[in-house]
Amino acid sequence: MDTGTAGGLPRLTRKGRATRERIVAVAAGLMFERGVAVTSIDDVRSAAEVSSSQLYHYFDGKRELVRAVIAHQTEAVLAAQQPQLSRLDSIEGLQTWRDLVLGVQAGRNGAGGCPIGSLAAELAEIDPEARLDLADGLGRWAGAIRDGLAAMRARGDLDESADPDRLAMVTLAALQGGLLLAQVHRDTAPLQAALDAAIAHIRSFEVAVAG
Amino acid sequence: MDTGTAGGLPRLTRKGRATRERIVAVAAGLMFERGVAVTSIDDVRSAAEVSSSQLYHYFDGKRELVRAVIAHQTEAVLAAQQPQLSRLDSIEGLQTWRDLVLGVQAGRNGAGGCPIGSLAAELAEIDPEARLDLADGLGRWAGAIRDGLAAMRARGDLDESADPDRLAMVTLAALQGGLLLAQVHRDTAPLQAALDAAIAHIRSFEVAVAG
DNA sequence: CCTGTTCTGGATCGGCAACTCCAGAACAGG
DNA sequence: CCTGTTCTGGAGTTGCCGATCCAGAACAGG
Repeated sequence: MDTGTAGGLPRLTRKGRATRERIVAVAAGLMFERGVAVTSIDDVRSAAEVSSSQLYHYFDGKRELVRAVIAHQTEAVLAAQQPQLSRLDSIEGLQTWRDLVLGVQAGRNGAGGCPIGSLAAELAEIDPEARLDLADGLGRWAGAIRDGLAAMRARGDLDESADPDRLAMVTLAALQGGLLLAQVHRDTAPLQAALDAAIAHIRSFEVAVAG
Repeated sequence: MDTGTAGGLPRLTRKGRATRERIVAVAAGLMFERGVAVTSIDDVRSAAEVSSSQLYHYFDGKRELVRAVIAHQTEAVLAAQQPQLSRLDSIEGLQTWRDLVLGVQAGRNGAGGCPIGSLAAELAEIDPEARLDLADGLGRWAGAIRDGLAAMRARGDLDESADPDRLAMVTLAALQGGLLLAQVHRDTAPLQAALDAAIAHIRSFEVAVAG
């Protein structure tokens, strides 16, 4: 794992890494709850219990910090779903994943949206580099879904005409759109409907089981 | 149409209404391009070519202005899609609507997202009243879609088991999620995939035509 | 016209946000 | 231990942002 700054790594001490991690984690939390723009450096500073100079010791400025948060959230989301994502190669696996996502969101009463999607909506138009990072993160997410679907197809569970890349995009879009509607309505029903529809759509490519 | 402030309307002159409209329209444009938080009152002020006092003459503050922008964008989106939305009661109608949405987004090279959805993502967690306005706006949008689907079902084109409310939510979620992915990837392919999947899902409830 | 209201220009204020700076403490590696 | 680097505390600077204020122009309705 890298220290953060590409290439010219400034050699972090064990303690240094811990502090840096703490700052990023705290910043990620605040920015998820309230948004990037509304979260000031000073909010992060006091919540992480670090001094102003520490923040600027580890990050060139707010933009750098935000990019670190993007990386952090990407890893967090993928890590949290890894068990379920790696077993996405069956309809049951999809259902389990659906239940997981839905459960997390229900626990928040629908609030909060997607840790990556929210950042994407806020940053895509105003920070080109952040947009690329987010595109990459969402791409990895879609990739994980696609792998499962590709396995299903290779095994013969899905028809040849099923395009794993496309279906993964559709599923991720359903998730993101469902989360947004759930967030606005403070109700997980839209998310549930969207995910179930996505799975139903995948099932429409199922090959009739012989036996 | 109301002047904006609920109830105690402060009697706007013809010119006053024009100025107010101009401010809202300009603010809506800027906030769509860059986001609410990044758009300062002064940005709006200079872009709309009004003085600071005018802004505060028509709006109590930035929050009020934002809420006016939400109302403005809701009307704008519904008005722009009205012709197609009112003919959403057939598969062809859905296709036409899909083509419209996709065309608009392609014209922007995928950038920009949804005028309502972007606001929703940015404001849902930090402005409860704005969230309700946005829920209402998205609700009206979903309602328009549902009406078309309900008409299809009543006519017998869709199976009894098709739930228009649910399908409308699914379609709107697909649209929002597709727009977000399109925005991040600067590519309309995800939006196209999502919308086509939503329509395919609706078609799965189609009743076989006799003749 | 006259009169009260609405509309407009522009200066101004307080506060906060991002960022800088420097001196000293903690630390790693020899 | 010694030495150079990393890490930390906290005061300070600059600029912008939302909001206010007041005086005067434009206007509506009689």
